[in-house]
Amino acid sequence: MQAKKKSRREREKLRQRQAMLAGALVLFSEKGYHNVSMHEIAKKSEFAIGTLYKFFKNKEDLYKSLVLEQSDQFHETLMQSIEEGKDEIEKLRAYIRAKGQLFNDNISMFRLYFAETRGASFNIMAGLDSEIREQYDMFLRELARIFERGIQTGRFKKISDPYHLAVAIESISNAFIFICLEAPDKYPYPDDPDQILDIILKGLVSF
Amino acid sequence: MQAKKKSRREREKLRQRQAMLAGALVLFSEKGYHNVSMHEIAKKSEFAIGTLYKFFKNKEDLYKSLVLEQSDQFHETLMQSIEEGKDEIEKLRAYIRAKGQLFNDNISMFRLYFAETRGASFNIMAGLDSEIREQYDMFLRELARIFERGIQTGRFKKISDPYHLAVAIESISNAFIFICLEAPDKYPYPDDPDQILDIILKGLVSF
DNA sequence: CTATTATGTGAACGATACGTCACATAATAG
DNA sequence: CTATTATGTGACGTATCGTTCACATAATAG
Repeated sequence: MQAKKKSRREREKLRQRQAMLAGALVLFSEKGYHNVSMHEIAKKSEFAIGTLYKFFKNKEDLYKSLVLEQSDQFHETLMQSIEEGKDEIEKLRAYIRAKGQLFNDNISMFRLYFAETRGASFNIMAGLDSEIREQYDMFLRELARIFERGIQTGRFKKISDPYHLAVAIESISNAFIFICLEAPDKYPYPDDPDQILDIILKGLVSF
Repeated sequence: MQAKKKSRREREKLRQRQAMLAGALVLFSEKGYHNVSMHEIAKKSEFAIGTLYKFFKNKEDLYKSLVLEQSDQFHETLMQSIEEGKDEIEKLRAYIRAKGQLFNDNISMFRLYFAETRGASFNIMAGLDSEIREQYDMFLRELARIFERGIQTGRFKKISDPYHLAVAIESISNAFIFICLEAPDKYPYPDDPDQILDIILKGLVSF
């Protein structure tokens, strides 16, 4: 890394850029892309409009930068989490825990992340969408590999295609976050990851 | 019902209204609320702008009407489906099948439905959001009741809170639709509902 | 066939918001 | 301290879009 190699000026620039993106993140996650104007972002981050346009060539560029950078960070954290546990179940637990932690730490980011990975951003910017979806799918395949290994080692029963299992656990944990977003008191994101995992891990039917 | 009681004029009006909403549905589901102009909707449905405004007091009203009516229809179909099966598992199967059918029949509607039930519509129109969410939650509670009954009768093991199980099965089937939307050839929505149900019904862990 | 009412039309208006650019201000160099 | 360069500013141009309304057209009644 060359973090220290940057001049004072360059560090200052980066700080400003971060401030702009931070302001934009709050606004976008609260109101959505189309309900936020560049003037608003400028005001929120305490810069003049012109200055915003010195850093980002237009609104779309700003938005893309924001979403991509946040998404990268998000993706990296989750990828690290599934390398932690020593066996398959521990990996899944670490993943569920990391996701909950991430959620608590940065709700704004989560809203945006969902808005981009799940539909509803339509083809506002198809290019960005595909980049993020690819990253998302890469993670899903990584999750699938955990299930695959578990099945190979005989730890798991082969109740379904590993990729489908990955999709399932991803969507279930997302769903827990959703219902938590709406009623945190009634449905908090569980501390114990097994509360989520058991839905898949334990069979429901009696015999 | 008073379907036949309507005059020719009234039926014609309804037809026109349907045409407007149909055009709007296609556009909104393809491009999202903010990327569709009233002029576009007018052109697509072959009416003059002014005529649109004779039927809907503004863009938001048109959108709300569309989403609410589509959502009602969607909700009703799913509610009916879970009354079909005679036991709990049959009910779940009927639900998964009905959802797949609905998905195939009307993809535009599904995109909109997701956009509204899942986050990311932000507070574009908070009022609409809450109406649909309530309906959505009502359905979830109905699903939960199936699990509850299954647990009471001893057919199901109590591996998790019934509501959580409902959320889980809902989100898993949604996820199957999502991945199918992106790659229908690679991941088609399964004909056999058990391919989805088994993820929850059969336990994954070997012992 | 004429009068009256209902329905349909699209040019025009006002508001909003993106993006520019001529200028102001601050930093740096000589 | 002055000159030069780099950075920051925000009023303004331009375009789009939601919405209106005066008018045209068609339907209905007398």
